[in-house]
Amino acid sequence: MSIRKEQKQRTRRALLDAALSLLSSERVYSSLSLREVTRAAELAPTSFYRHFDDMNELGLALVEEAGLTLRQLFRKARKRIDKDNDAIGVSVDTFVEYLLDHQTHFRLLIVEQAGNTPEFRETIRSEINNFTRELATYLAERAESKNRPPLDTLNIAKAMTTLTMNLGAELLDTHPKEHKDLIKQSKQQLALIMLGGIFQATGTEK
Amino acid sequence: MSIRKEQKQRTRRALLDAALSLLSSERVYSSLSLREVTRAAELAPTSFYRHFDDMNELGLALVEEAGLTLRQLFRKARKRIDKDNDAIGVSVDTFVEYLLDHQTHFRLLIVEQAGNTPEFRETIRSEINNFTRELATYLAERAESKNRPPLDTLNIAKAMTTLTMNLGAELLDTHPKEHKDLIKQSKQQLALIMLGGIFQATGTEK
DNA sequence: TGTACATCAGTGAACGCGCGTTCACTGATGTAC
DNA sequence: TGTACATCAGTGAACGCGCGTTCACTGATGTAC
Repeated sequence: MSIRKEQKQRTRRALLDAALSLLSSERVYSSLSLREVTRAAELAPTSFYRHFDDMNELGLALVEEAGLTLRQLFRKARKRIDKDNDAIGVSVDTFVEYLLDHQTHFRLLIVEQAGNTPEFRETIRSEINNFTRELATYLAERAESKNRPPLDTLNIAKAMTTLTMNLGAELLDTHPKEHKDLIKQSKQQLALIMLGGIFQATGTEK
Repeated sequence: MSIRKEQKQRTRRALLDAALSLLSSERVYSSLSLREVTRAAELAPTSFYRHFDDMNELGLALVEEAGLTLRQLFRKARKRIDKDNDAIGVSVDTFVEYLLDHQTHFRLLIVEQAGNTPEFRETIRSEINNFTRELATYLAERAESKNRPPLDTLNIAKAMTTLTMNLGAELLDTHPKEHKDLIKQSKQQLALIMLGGIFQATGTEK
């Protein structure tokens, strides 16, 4: 790639990182100003327009990145489960590990999922839906390989995703010393759902 | 009460209502400006300060109101369950009824629970925690009266609240024609948790 | 009941500020020959 | 390889705008006698 293109890409990255760096428990994406982001990236305000039409476009680019993180998380969890058999424990631990490693990405997904514009919410929701669907497929394969009756996997996966995202929101907003309890709670919640699912499927079978 | 005090209270109400009226699927509380709210209330910007120190104080007053709505909802659901026996179905239906009747209050609770300032989030979370605790107490009483083994009621109630609030977020952000399916899904999710809880408690008993 | 004074909810003018966006520019990088 | 021109990422000045907040005000309501 040409020098010029490389430089431009680096500047674009600087803008994305600047925006991420400004996100915190006090700051929501929609409260960031264009000038603030360029200031943090050490650029003139006008340079922004060489890369994005407006803050909305930059935000959606960040959501896409966060979606990528989510897909990596799923692959990692899946590999780990194949070794260890405690699916729920391993999944939640992997989730927490990713959450803490990519706090700003997750903060974006979790916070803007409820707030921001409809377009933003829809984009985030579709990333999370992907996650849910992958999880549902995985649950179905697993049940089959263990010769268990088929579950209502999509709804089970949906409930699990909701509860896990809620755990994420709590962890990002809580002192680390409380994390252990919250994680334990969530694992139990997910276990209840699995149990309920299996119980229901078994009952239906008879 | 004196004429003056009555008038002041009416103006205060007008400010609160103006803020609520500006909340929609496009507008988050933190994006409202003081001038915008006074404009909607047909007051001079400066009049705002006769009632609240800043927008944050007005917002917290609204959250308190919304909390009250939540408590009424619980009482209503409880009464209805005593007549009908489908606890989950009745509870969710009551929730949906309240949600649609008090859209802006619920929007405030659901959206600002993730966004806004830490103070805001904490206030909302404590309102929701109240709800969870009431629900847990109720579940415990119910299990006892039916001579069922004691459940992990607090965690069951927490998971149920999380899933129900998530339903609320989806309903507020979705075309009404999709509501029926979403509600059905949520009822099934709650049923799974109850089933899982009972199954777990029974297993432990042995 | 009437009068004189006090209170105070609501106001209009004014302020300084950060914002998003436009425009014409400049100078390093890229391209053609 | 050297030269002449084109491209275009980043810039500084300038704009108009809505914002939150201050201040001194006014006139209806309340209070004391």
